[in-house]
Amino acid sequence: MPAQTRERILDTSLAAFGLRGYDSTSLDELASELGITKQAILYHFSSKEHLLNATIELAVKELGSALGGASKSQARGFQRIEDLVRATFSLAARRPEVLGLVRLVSRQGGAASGELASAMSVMLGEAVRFVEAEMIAGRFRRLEPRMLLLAVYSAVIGVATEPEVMRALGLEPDLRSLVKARREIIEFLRAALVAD
Amino acid sequence: MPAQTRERILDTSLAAFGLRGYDSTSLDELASELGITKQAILYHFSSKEHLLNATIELAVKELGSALGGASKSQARGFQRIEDLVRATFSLAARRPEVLGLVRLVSRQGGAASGELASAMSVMLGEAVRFVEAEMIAGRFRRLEPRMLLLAVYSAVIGVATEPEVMRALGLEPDLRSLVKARREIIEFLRAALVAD
DNA sequence: CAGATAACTTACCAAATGGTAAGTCTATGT
DNA sequence: ACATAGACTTACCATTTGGTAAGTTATCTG
Repeated sequence: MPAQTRERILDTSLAAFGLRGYDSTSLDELASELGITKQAILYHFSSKEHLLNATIELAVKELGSALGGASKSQARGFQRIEDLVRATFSLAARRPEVLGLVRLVSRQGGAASGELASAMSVMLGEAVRFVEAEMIAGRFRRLEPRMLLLAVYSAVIGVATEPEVMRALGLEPDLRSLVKARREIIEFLRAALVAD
Repeated sequence: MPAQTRERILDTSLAAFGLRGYDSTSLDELASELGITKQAILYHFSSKEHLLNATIELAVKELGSALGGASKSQARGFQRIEDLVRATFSLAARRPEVLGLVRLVSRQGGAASGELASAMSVMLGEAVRFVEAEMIAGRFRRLEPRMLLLAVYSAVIGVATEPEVMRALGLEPDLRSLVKARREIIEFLRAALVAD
C-alpha cells in the first residue's frame, strides 16, 4: 500500500513551499525529509513546477473545505463575516502552510497561479455580492466593496500569518495570542463594518 | 567617479530582493543587470548575506525617512493615522521594493533581521503609546492596542503591496487604483477607530 | 511461469550558484 | 619614476540544483 507516497509528497511540499517559499525549497531537501530519493518525487511529478501546480491544487482544495462551510452559510450581516474570520483563523492555526502558500502565490502571481487565481476570483466575487447586498440592506456601512474586501482580506491574512510582526509587538505567536488576535480583529471589523 | 558602484549595487539588490525575494535572486543576475561582474559585487560586499544586511540597512533608512515625518508629527487623533497611511502609500507607489523587503524580512525573520526588527520595534512601540493615549483621551474606540496595530499594519501593507489580489478583485494595480485604495482604507480605518 | 506495469533507486549530467585566487588597470602620493 | 592602493576583471572551483537514463524490485495478469 505505498500508493500514498504521492500524497505524502504533496503534504510535505505544501508545508515547505508554504512556509519557506518555492525557490528556497529544493527537491533534494524534500526528498530527504520524506526519506525517499529526489527521483521518486520526479516519478510522481515530472518537474518541480508540476509539483508546485499540484501543491497549489491541494491548497485550493483545503482552502475550499476550510472556508466552504462559512462562505456557504446562510448567515446574514456581520455574523457571516465573523464565521469566515473564525474559519480562517482555525485554518491558520491548524495548517499555517496553506495560507502561506496562498499568500506566496497571490504575491508572485505568474504562470502557476491560474487555478488559485480563478478559485479566489470566484470566492471574492461571491463576497463582493454579499457585501453589496448588506450595504443596500443598510446593515453594513457604505464603502467601496472591493476595496473593503481587500482591506479585510489583508488584515485577516496579515494577522493570521505575520508571526514576526507579532513578535516585534511583543506578542508571542502561540495559540493563546492567536485566539486573542482573532477576537480583536473581529471587534475591529465589526466596528469598521456595521452601520450605526 | 566610479565610487558610486556600491550604491548602485545596493539600489539594484534592494529592488531585486524586495520584489523577487532573496533566494530567487542570484548574484550573477544582479551583476548582469548592473553591467558588472559578480566579483565586483563580492568586492564591495564580502558575501551574499552581507549584501542582504546592507540592503536591509538601506531599506530601514528609506523607511525611516519616508515615514519619519508622519510619525514625528504633532498631529493628534485620527489625523496622525491618516498622515501615516498616506506616507505609506506614497512609499508603496514610489518604491514598492522597500515595503516588499520589509515584508520579506519580517516574515522570514532569522539572523539578518535584527536591525529591521529593532527599528520596527521602536516605531511600533511609539505607535502603541500613541494609540493608548488616544484611547484614554476618548478619541479612539477601546480595543487592544497591539492587536489593533497589527490589524492596521496588515491592512495597509496588504492593500499597498498585494497586486495579485487586486487583480483577482478586478482592479488593476495602477496609480489611480492605488489612490482609490488609499482613500478607501483611510475611510475603513476611520470607521474602525474613531470613537462615536 | 512469462511478462508487463507500477513504484521506485542508483548513476549520471549540465547548468547555475556562492565564493576564492590572482591578475589588470588607473589614479595618487612620494 | 615608482610603489601603493582601490576598483575592478578573468579564471577557476566545489556544491547544489533540476532533470535524464537505466536499472531493480514487487505485484498483478494471462
